[in-house]
Amino acid sequence: MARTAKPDTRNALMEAAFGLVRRQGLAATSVDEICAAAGVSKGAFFHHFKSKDELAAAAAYHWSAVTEPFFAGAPYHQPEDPLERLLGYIDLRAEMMRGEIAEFTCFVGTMAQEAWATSPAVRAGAWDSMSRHAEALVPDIEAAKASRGIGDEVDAQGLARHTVAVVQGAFILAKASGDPATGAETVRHLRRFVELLFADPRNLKDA
Amino acid sequence: MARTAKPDTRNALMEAAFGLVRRQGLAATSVDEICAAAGVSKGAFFHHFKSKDELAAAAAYHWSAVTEPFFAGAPYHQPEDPLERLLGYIDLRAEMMRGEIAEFTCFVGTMAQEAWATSPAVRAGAWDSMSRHAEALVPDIEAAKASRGIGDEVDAQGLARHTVAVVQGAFILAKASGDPATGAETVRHLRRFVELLFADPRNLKDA
DNA sequence: ACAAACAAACCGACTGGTTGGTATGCAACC
DNA sequence: GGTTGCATACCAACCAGTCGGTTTGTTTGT
Repeated sequence: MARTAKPDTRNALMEAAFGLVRRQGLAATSVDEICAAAGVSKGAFFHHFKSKDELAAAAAYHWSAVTEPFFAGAPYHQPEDPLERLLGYIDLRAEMMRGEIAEFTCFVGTMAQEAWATSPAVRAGAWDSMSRHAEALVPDIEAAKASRGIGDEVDAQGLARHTVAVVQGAFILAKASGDPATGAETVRHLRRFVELLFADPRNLKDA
Repeated sequence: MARTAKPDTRNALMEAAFGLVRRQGLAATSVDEICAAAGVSKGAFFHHFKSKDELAAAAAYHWSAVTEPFFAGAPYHQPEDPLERLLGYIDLRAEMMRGEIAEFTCFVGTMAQEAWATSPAVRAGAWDSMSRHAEALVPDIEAAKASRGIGDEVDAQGLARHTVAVVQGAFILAKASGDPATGAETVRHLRRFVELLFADPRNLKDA
């Protein structure tokens, strides 16, 4: 038991940061606030993290560790048709956009927006989380291409990254408009794009 | 000459904020920094703005005032075919994504991400700027629908907002990946979506 | 034509509170 | 008995915002 000691406090700090940063942003969230939300002292914070920046970077990876099981266990994986699975993922993203904005928006996307230039570690952690999330879509996209006889006209990785980008853009519209529905609407446009892409005969292999 | 006195200092402060906020975010940018960048004193700042928050909100509207003429004067308006104009706009957005990230990303998008919950005035200003920008695309989309015989399957305002969302999402991917090309790639996916949307016979009026 | 009166633009030192980070101490547990 | 996990007290730097005073420009009275 070397590394599996008692990550309770450490995780509590990172997860407290999730909520606060999604609501206020990274710079506007103080270490004291994070400690209070996690119910621990400042000494504990700096025992586990060298700096606020290091907490933010570590939390980016922890964000992946929390969200990956959620998406991996979601029911959209059940259909046999890979295209239906992909569309199921997109529908899930749209459905998630309701209720409190701070509860469905992206922790790493928020941090990337603020800290991309000032904190290389945070930027790297955020990009790791986003590109990993995109990569998880690639197998279904490849399988959907194969099942529909689609050729190189459709790039699986590019489409996966576009999907992530649309979701991030949807979050910004939801925040700016103050209405989650504005975000959901843009995700439904993405669904239509994917439908069209896989239905268009010009994308077939033998074209 | 009542109101046309000398908005030099005021504009200098707002435009200094453009650069600093795009690089560091709003909360991480101090009033002193903005003053230094604008070459004016702190006294001047608080003479023109009651608070940092008020500057941010005013700058959101000023952002529209600066970007609107730029897009209004861009050459993508020249083609007679409205669909070509729309695609020309999208191509321009993709082409703009090169060089320094802080120089092509969106001031109001960055602020909306941080301040949507903490500053109603900034949120409102950012949304005004974004929705106004989207609205400017609507006439071309409507005209393109008419010229292609497209019916209610395509909602002009929804597509315009989706376009804005994709651009915002592209900025986030560019920032997170550290590579402007990642952003440009996602905008090219948007182009393809628009092409497919207007080429699909299922969207015709008489369907 | 000139100056007194007024107001808007601006300066920079100052303040009270907050910030990220440190130093020290202590209790539990291998 | 020393390392790990955490708490408290503390600090220098920095923050947004204030305030008394100066400069500059415009209006008005004569």
